[in-house]
Amino acid sequence: MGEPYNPKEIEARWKDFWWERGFFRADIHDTERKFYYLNMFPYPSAKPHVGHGRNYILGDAITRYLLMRGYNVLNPMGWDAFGLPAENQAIRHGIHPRDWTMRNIAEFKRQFRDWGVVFDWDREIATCEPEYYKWTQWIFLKLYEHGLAYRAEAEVNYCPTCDTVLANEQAAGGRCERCNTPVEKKTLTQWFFRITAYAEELLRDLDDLDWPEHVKTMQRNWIGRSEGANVVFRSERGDEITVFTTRPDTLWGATFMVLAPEHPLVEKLTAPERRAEVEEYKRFAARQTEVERLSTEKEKTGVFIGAYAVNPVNGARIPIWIADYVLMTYGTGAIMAVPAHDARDFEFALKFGIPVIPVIAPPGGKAKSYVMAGTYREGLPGALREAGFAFEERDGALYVTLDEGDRERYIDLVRRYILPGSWTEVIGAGWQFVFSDSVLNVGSIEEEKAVLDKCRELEPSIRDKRTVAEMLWEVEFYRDLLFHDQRGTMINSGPLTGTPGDEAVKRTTEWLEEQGIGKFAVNYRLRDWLISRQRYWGAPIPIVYCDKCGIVPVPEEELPVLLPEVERIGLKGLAEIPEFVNTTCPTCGGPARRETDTMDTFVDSSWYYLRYISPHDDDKPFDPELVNAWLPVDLYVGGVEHAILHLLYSRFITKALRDLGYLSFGEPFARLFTQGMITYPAYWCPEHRWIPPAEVAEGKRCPHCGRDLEVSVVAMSKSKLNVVSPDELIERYGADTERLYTLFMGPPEKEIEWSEEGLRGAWRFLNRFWELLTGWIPRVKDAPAAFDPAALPEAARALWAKLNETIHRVTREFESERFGFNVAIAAIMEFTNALEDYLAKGEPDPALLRRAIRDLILLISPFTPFIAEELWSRLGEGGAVLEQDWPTYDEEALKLLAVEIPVQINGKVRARVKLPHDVAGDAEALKEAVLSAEEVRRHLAGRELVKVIAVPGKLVSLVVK
RNA sequence: GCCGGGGUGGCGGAAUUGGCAGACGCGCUGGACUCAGGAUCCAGUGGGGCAUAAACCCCGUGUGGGUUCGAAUCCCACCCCCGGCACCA
Repeated sequence: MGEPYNPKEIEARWKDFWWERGFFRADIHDTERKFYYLNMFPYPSAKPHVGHGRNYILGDAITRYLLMRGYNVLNPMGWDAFGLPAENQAIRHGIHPRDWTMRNIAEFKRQFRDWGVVFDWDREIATCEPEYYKWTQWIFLKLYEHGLAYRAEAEVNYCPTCDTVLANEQAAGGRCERCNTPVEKKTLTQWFFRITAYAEELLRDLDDLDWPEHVKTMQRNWIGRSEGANVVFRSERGDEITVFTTRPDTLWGATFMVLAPEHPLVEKLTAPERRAEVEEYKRFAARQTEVERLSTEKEKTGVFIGAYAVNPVNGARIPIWIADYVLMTYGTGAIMAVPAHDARDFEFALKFGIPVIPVIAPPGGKAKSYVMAGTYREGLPGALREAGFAFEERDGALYVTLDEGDRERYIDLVRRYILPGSWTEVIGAGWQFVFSDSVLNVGSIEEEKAVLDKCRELEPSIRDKRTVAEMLWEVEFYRDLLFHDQRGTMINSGPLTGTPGDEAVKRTTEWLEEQGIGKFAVNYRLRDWLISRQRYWGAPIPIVYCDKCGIVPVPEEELPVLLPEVERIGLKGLAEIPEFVNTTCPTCGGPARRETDTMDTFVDSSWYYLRYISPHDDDKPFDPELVNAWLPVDLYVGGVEHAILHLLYSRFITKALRDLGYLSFGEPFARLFTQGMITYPAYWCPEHRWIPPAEVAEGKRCPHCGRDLEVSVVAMSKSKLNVVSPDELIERYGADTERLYTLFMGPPEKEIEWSEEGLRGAWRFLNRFWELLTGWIPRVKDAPAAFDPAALPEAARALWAKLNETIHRVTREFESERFGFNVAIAAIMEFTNALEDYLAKGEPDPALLRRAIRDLILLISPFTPFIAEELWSRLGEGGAVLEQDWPTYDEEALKLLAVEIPVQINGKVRARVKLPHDVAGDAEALKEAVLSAEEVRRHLAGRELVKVIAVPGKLVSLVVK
């Protein structure tokens, strides 16, 4: 009865309407009802696909809702336009990166328009424009002025594929974030931002952010705060070697020291006879890629440098080693090694024959003793049994497990049975060796040696064993007790012996401070942000090197330092353009050279949200008053892949600018929502590489060679040829269908697979919706607006109640944490179904129907704005959808309806009773009504009613016997 | 290994946060229209029992236990999956 749905025609009509009518232009001076909504701006690479759409469609829906709620919404868009892909294109095809980028930007903008996704285009920015990067350079200068940008020689990550250095964050796991190539280490002089100065604040402020927990956790892990102590050891010659440890309570168990191979003292301390080997090892360590070095699978390596250190707590003389498992970049680049209580040190000590001294009692209070066959006199098993010890006897050997408290009693007993020339051990809180003539403890390096010597003397077969630990390791039974890294009571620890595990670290730290040999210390995993990039397509670092004046910042009034226009970009970027490099010194006017590195593109994107406030201001990066009024961003939406990089850098820049006096807030994004990616099958043929899904026939074979294809469902990407283009789909079904399906697919924070069938479901719904509404609108256009819900017939009252419930459910999703528009749309579908049923039953109430249609159009409008705008214009109320108030929910409406109350009998639903709202809402009346209902009485016949629980409006639960 | 998030039909997922499990959609099955349909429309669809049907009953939210009149939801133990980090002292 309605018209056929023709989205092409409808969408063409409204495509430019919303922007032209100015609904999306924020009034920047009105901050009373402001709402700053922000999508992460894209890197404009090639054409957008339906996966990109998810982000922007979600934002557009939220923005439209907020506008109808009367907010002054700022929802700007811009382009993260500097970057490697553009430059690589340029090098390969001779296109200027700007041209390539601009072409892609145009493509994105066209796509947004087709999608009906509107932004405040007056505020568009592109980071590659001089009017933008002038201020990126300005920020660099400000940081430099305040010591937050500095140049230093450091070991850095270098990606041979991208031909540039990378920040730690961009080389996580030893691989280039962009191309996955293993990074190499190089020692270079580069520019850094001192993000570590903000480590503590970056960590602490996370607590108050309304961000997803997993993102906060990732940042916490990345910052990696740990508390402990710095302890000063000395070499035998007196050189101070400071170590950082999180376990000062294990200090008495240090049996060696390890320095990072690059540690400056290595040179000085290495004994002449060890030098060749040490140099060799240093070369070996430097040669490894980060991936190799970080591999935990790898066996420990290292060399002794021929020098000894003195443990300040007990004067023990311990050897100094170098090993690549100690990193120069963390802590002090040197560690004390406590093999008894650190897994890495244990592995190292076992391999290199270094003693292990237990200094922390293992939790659990159990000890073990293995008594070898033939080492004891007859009668021991019986004596043990009689004394109540638990043990197993296998092939004449005894495996005793005892409580720590029984240690003394056990030793007294077993000692009487041990044959001269033999021994047994008690392994637990401390290791004790029980000989027939003595009991020896392994509580220090000397004691360890004494025990070992004695055992080796008594038992020739173990003369190859270098340490007690190595000897004990042979006994499978003991293995789980030789090493542990838990907290426990301190043992063998001089004055602190006996300190319980829960205060051990604190008490030891205090003691160290009293003794003046150590200090409480905090360390972070976070390292300074390396921002230099040896590339062309980025913002030039505004620095000049003068032989006379040294490092000279480019004066503010000379900004921007423009990228030179060149015919063709070479592999060496700016360094191979003499016109750029050669300049004059701003200070002395003499000849000078420009810095040829450009900044990491993450610098560009670390402040763009500030620039939207005054995007075209040529005098300052942002208006201080407005920026403080509009920020922090109220809602920031983007992919979780930026959880560390972009989001951490932005937080740092915001805090730095605040401390420099430019901002009054310290966090840029008050609330963050991360949406999941859209995935699609990608097909891989070992010979023909990626195969577009459209070419893959039944059976998943390669169309070229017939080979079986490898299928993986992954995020859409151009390189894997598994993108779904919005163009064809909009051509066929219209943008509203894509929008509706995109939001209906599932909860937006979750990753989800695109499905053509699912899309058609949205298409079917919109057809039905369109036909229903266009059929009825002409008949209700002139119906009265006002009506009395209470006076409606029952079916109409039910529809009225359902409408109000629907408004409530849709509104709730906009106001919720999760933006569950899948549920909101389901509610709209449900109501549409209910409306169809109602209309099928007979003559509708015209006023109610008009109201239902009206609200329905408004409710669906954020999701499918085209169809909504078209239907609205036909309803004849005038104005545009975005000028209407969002429908409100009437609590009273539901009360007009009879309520169906489920009745549980012994926990199972046995009946349903329909009752008027006021009866169901009153506990007493409800109880009475239910108990007198026919179907309930049937179930109660002949049984004793024990208890009645009546929950008003919900249910009644009966307990019977 | 550590941290974070999860396990609900064939699938994506709902369930007003302790109150009718499986909304809505996809898929599937049957039917209608049709030369045809991978288009559209209608009906059915958690598993099982009973079975002509209505009705009724049992089981069921990863597993085992607990709290409660009542548990997908709360507590305890365990299993599995996903994501992040991982020689950071």
